[in-house]
Amino acid sequence: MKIYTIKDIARKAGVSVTTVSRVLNKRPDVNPATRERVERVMAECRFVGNANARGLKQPDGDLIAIILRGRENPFLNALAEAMLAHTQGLKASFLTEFVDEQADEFQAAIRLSHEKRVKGFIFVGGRIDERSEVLQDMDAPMVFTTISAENAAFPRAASVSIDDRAMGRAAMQTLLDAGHRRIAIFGGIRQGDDGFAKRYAGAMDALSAAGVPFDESRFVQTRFSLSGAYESARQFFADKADTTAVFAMSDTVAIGVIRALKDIGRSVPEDVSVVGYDGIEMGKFFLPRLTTVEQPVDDIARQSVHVLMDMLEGGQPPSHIVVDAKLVLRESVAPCQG
Amino acid sequence: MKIYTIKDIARKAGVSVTTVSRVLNKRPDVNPATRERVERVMAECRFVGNANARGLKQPDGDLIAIILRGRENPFLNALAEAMLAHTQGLKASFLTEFVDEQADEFQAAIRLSHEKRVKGFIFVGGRIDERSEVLQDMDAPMVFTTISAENAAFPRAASVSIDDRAMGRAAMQTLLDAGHRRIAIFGGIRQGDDGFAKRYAGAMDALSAAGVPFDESRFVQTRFSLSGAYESARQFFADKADTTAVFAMSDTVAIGVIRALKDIGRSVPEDVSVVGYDGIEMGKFFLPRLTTVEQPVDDIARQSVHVLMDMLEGGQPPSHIVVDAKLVLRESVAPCQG
DNA sequence: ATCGTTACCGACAATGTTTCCATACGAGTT
DNA sequence: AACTCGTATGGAAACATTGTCGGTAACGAT
Repeated sequence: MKIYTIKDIARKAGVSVTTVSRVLNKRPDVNPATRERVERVMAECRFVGNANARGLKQPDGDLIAIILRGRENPFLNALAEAMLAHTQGLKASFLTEFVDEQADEFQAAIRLSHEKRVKGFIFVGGRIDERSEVLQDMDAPMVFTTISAENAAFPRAASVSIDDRAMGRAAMQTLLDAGHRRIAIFGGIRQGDDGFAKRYAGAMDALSAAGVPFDESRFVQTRFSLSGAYESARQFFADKADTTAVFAMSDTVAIGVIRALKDIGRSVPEDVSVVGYDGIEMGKFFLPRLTTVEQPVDDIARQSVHVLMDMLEGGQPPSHIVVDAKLVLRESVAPCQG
Repeated sequence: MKIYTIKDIARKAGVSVTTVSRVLNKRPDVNPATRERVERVMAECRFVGNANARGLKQPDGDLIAIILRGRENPFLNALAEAMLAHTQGLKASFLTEFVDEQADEFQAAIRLSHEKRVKGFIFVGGRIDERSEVLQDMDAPMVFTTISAENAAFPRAASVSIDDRAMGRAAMQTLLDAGHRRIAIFGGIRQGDDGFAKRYAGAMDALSAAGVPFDESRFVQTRFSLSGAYESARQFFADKADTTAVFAMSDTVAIGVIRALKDIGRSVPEDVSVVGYDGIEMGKFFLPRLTTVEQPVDDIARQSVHVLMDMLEGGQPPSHIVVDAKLVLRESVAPCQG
């Protein structure tokens, strides 16, 4: 199948490439008859413009990258998809880029800003590394999600997230309300991710408000995958078998933990209660259904793209935007038996 | 942050752009001292070439697109990721493109072949529409996965899949072996997807070999999502409550069905047995663990990219490649009680 | 001293598109 | 008749890079 260029179309229609470009970009200054003729030829040839050549000249619409950390994470994927849904009709174009869990997303950003002249970034599930010199002199606007940039003081950065501290407190509170006292926390401390740190702090708030001391050895740092959580849980419960509840900082981790619990003969929620975080779809289908902190995926997505578009048009970035989340009670938490 | 071009680098290093291009492409004919100097300047400026300009001139390496149907499907995602893992060191570059469930992936392919001069395609989870005229005169090589192109007779198309008929038979056989007779099949008949049709045919093979007649009303056509399967199952079991086993044509569907079963007070596998298909990771963590047909993701991926690379180099396409799959027995199937 | 070879490097064309500037032409104004 | 003006069109430069071709210098061989 022949690939036609704008030049071929021009020749076939008996006009100049300039004119073809004009009808392609729906400019007004072309004779209706000519326009119609050119359009017919384009349709016949199934003409589609070359994106590389167009990108070279960088047209009006800016290019924005959504950078996704990890390809498998269902929550982050849902977030990215929701963002794409909010980009319709905007005068920018979007691309999504995946980076490995352990890769440096800023390297990716810097590469994209050169390679494809990307003008703005949305990081989903990213970190903020304030010492990163590449980040320091990156002048493209950036939006971070699920973490907060309020203390980062980059020139053109904003962030959108739920109030992780409050929701961490709420998650822990439901376990306390159910009478649990020996509670484990499965999370991760990731450099540059204050989301996890805030969830942890919130959990501590609830604990100390209730006068329940936290046994540091019940904090488990785990990989954020089904298998990682499973292994961590097997190991943890071999040691701390008297734990009656778990606050898992992601639903994926919660599921891995529940599977492990089941494998050592404990049932959920009868023997051990579990509360998750994120609100992925699978949580509604798992057995038991997950009690979890549900992130408002659509709100986060909408705010993120709007804030970024604002910044692109020169608007002052609001350093941090908080959206409302809610804790949804399902089946994985029950009153403490022990 | 300034975006440097090859021209800036040339000026700073006191050489011509040609020379810079040469060191960029690691060509041998440049003086080591010059090379070192240019490389230093590039490092200082954090220079990264413009992908658009490079794409315009289209260098030796061809561009290949992996077209993924749906963004959420864990099996297809795993397949795509495995493919990417097998592209390392190949002299082609790859991009992955998502298309909506209900969109036409060939439209996307045709667009990519124009827009980005994509030279080859791998469709993961796609269909084959033989009447598609765009497909007919597409001369770029294509590889289809999870379906078979053996009857399609396109000039440069190949396919890689497991033996769906045999595995459909095996899945049904395990249910028959467990003593089940009133068995439902949850699947989809999709135009151009002979994978589902073959699974169905295989199931029929097993049934008729065992002398068990199939009640057509126990074939349920469902959306391939958790919620779609859930709704279909609720509806189906309200009517056909005496069904003791389900063959679900994907693990996602199996999970939706199990959730529905549980909600109407039936347990799995005690009351109803379920066998899934695909072998997604969640199947190993779900309660109960899924008995399923495990697709050899890595084999399919490897074969797909190798076959495509062969075709790109002018090799004759093997019309269809079959890779071995196995049925893994876990917890969701038990002997029939009724 | 001249030739051929090799290593290294630069000028230039080409890629497909958009944009800026120029041109042609008819209508309306002085 | 000489102008401006607006509409419709084309020519050519520009975007950043690669590949082709030719050129220069150095060097050993004749």
